[in-house]
Amino acid sequence: MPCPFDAKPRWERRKDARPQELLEAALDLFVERGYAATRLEDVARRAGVSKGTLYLYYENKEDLFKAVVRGNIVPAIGAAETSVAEFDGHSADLLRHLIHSWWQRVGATKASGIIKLVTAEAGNFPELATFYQDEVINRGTRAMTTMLERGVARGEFRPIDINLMTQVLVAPMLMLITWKHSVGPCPRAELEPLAFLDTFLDVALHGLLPTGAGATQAAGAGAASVHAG
Amino acid sequence: MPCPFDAKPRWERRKDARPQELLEAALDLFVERGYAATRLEDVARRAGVSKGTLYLYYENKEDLFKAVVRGNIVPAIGAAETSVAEFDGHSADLLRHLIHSWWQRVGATKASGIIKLVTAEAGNFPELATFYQDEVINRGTRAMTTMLERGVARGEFRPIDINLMTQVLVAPMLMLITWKHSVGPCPRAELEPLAFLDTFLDVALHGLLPTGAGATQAAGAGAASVHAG
Amino acid sequence: MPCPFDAKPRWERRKDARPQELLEAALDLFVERGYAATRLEDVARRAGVSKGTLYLYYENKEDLFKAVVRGNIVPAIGAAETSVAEFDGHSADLLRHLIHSWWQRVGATKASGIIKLVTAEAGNFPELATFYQDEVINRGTRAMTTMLERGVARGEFRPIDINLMTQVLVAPMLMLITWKHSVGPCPRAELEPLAFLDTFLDVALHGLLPTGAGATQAAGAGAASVHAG
Amino acid sequence: MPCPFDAKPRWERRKDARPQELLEAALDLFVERGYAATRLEDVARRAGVSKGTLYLYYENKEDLFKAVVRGNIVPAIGAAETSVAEFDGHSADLLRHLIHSWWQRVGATKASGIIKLVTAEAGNFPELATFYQDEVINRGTRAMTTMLERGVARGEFRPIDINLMTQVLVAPMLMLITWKHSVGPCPRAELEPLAFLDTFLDVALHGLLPTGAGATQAAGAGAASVHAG
DNA sequence: GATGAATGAGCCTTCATTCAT
DNA sequence: GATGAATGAAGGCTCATTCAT
Repeated sequence: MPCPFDAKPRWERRKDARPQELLEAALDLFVERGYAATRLEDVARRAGVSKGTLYLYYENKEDLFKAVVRGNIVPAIGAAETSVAEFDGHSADLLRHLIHSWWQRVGATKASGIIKLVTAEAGNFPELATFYQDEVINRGTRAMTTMLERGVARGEFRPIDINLMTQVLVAPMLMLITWKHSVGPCPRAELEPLAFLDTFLDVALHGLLPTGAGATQAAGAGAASVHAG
Repeated sequence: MPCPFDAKPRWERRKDARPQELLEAALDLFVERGYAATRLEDVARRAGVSKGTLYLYYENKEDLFKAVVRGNIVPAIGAAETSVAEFDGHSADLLRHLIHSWWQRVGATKASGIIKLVTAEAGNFPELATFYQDEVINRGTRAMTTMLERGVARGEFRPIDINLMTQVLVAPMLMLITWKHSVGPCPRAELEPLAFLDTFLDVALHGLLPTGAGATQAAGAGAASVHAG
Repeated sequence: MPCPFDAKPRWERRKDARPQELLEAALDLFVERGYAATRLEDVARRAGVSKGTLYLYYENKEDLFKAVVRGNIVPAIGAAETSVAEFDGHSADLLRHLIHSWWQRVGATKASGIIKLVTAEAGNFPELATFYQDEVINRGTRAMTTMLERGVARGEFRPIDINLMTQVLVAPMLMLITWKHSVGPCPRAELEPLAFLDTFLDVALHGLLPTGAGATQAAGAGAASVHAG
Repeated sequence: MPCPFDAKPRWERRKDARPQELLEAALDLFVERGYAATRLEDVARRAGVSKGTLYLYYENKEDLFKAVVRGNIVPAIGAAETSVAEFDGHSADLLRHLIHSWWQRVGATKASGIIKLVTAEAGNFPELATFYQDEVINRGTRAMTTMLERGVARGEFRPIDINLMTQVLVAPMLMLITWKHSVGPCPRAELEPLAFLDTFLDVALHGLLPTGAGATQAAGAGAASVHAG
């Protein structure tokens, strides 16, 4: 319960909330329609303010766009780093966990729209691309790399080329995002994300696990066999 | 007063060459700026003609874009279909061939920019999305599916879930494109495409080939081992 | 350097007055140049605003035109309907009243130019034609028909073919409009509208009134005799 | 049979025919679509020549338009003048003859489209309006006036105001043209031209014939009674 | 701070007109 | 004479941005 002496009049608290409300409205619309097709008037209306007010908080459309990206992507990285640092079991299960929880926290949510948005529009905003590279790609890649190194070090993975394999493992995630936000909505282009990820994991573990150790054997709950069909 | 001998005609008759010149200019600009951000006047100017001339050859922006896709992407799909229909050897080699020649004809060229553009903007241009779905995605998917069916039928692949595996195999191609056109241009984000593809192929073949048949054994020339580092 | 006290704002806030100002400018220009030849920029400029402002009040050219019709023609139709519904005297006088007040409210005003415009250009703008048919022609025709039915029912008119007679009665109004806006402006083509209408009415009533009842006898004030001249 | 020595090579005769072919194509399209909506390229194509060729014969669009009017309207006036000069019977029958043959020769044919066109677009072509006034309106009006004078002089018509009555008599013709080319094509706006004209004639003759002489009695074959219902 | 009326540059598309061949 | 490729000025409409209130 907040101290009543700190209470501010309604309009003033409102003032502080404005940028966040605008950011959320912008997030929704950018994800829904893309950058060029999003009209600032619609953003303002959805945030419950007038068009002019938007310009009190953001210099222009590009500035708003950058703010949306900055505010919505970075926080999603920490959990993966924590998992890798603290995980206890077999590295194959860690890999499965990373992929699955990435899907839960990012892929299946609105945040995925931001990632697609960045890949789509980063080319027109170099500054944004740099920011994204530093704060998202590099950190995410490092978590994946660490996981692979852990697996090799513990003898749970074969001694593969770690950098390349990292990117191989990132591929299906980017793929799912792209699919979901571009061709997915079209008829006849259905893709079951979890089945797709499990199929991929099964394939990948065939390549990662030492010869003789079947992919399915090493897996805990939730591993789908490619033999099913 | 300009020398009269230097006088140039207001324009030059080049009917036969025009469409190709316009197509190339359009490809450049679409890749560089995206669909919505490309102005037809700029396309015309880059092709050395006036705005009106463009409309002598293409009905409208959409028509021009379709022509770009037909000229730069569709032929590669046709080649893949032919390969699948006529290939003679082991299905693993057919898979490698499809992936590698796709990279040569599309991924490594400017045409890849069109694919990225479609994934980025298709949502805002439904008619383009439908066109692309029909002419590129469906045909490409079908070729990949046929290749897998061939492998299973000939006993060269395990009896996997073909639809899911098709999408798994498409993933790295989409991934490379996305990488190349969004984060790729940034420093420290280098990705060696061929090595990436070979790594992926090796992993995938581990999952596809019947147990006991090592991925590397079945491959012809060009197969990279995941052990290489 | 201009006197700072003379400085005018880039624009003036006149939200309430704008629609009417735009409507008047549009009426002038539509009448003067026709529908297709009227440029919205000119309408805006004549109303003292910029092109974009026009679109704050009217969705597009067609919408603007409809508003002009609604503001200048439709009310006259409504008045005729009211007259027919509430009129008390002899039906011949109702007919005279309809014709005369139509002339006062439409024929003699700028609004007549809109009617001419519709007859001239409706063929090229089907949506406008439909709108006009519904809002003006059908309602106007119905009012005239009702008036005739009233006359016949009360024994004031002979039992004529009502649909044909309705069109006969519409003819001179259309005629006057056509005359006024095409050949009328030319020298030596003068036509005194009221005299023309009275002549027509006299002729028409000869055909409408029961035999034995002279046209002039049945008329109240304002009836002109064809014998005069 | 033409003298064989006069025979010209095909292309040269073709050359002479070109203007007429273009005129006919232009007539069709102007009537069908109106002035502004008719594209010169379509006119040229319908005449079987190229766009450039059209400009060899007509300076520009307006020039072509004038030529169409000159070639298609003026000839239709002479017949009426001749009828008035040579008619032998009752003036009421002459009136009926003028109206009916006007309908046959003009109203029911493509030429009516030209009249509508002129009334619709004359305002934008003052020079054309003058020409039309002199060659069509004045001559047509004079014929009608002469007919009325004849009727009055012979005691077949009452001593009406001839100028006004002339215009009353022109009204239904203009009305039919306007109807046919603007609202007529719309559903629910059917108008039977001949019935309309006969209804009008019956009404008019009620006003024209001396008291005591019923309209139908004086009429020859083809007079419709307004009593029919 | 907040508003929203007003602006005007910009884009796609059309078509009368020109002119090298 | 004939052609038709090429031009470029419009015109309808949109929307990011400004600014008087």
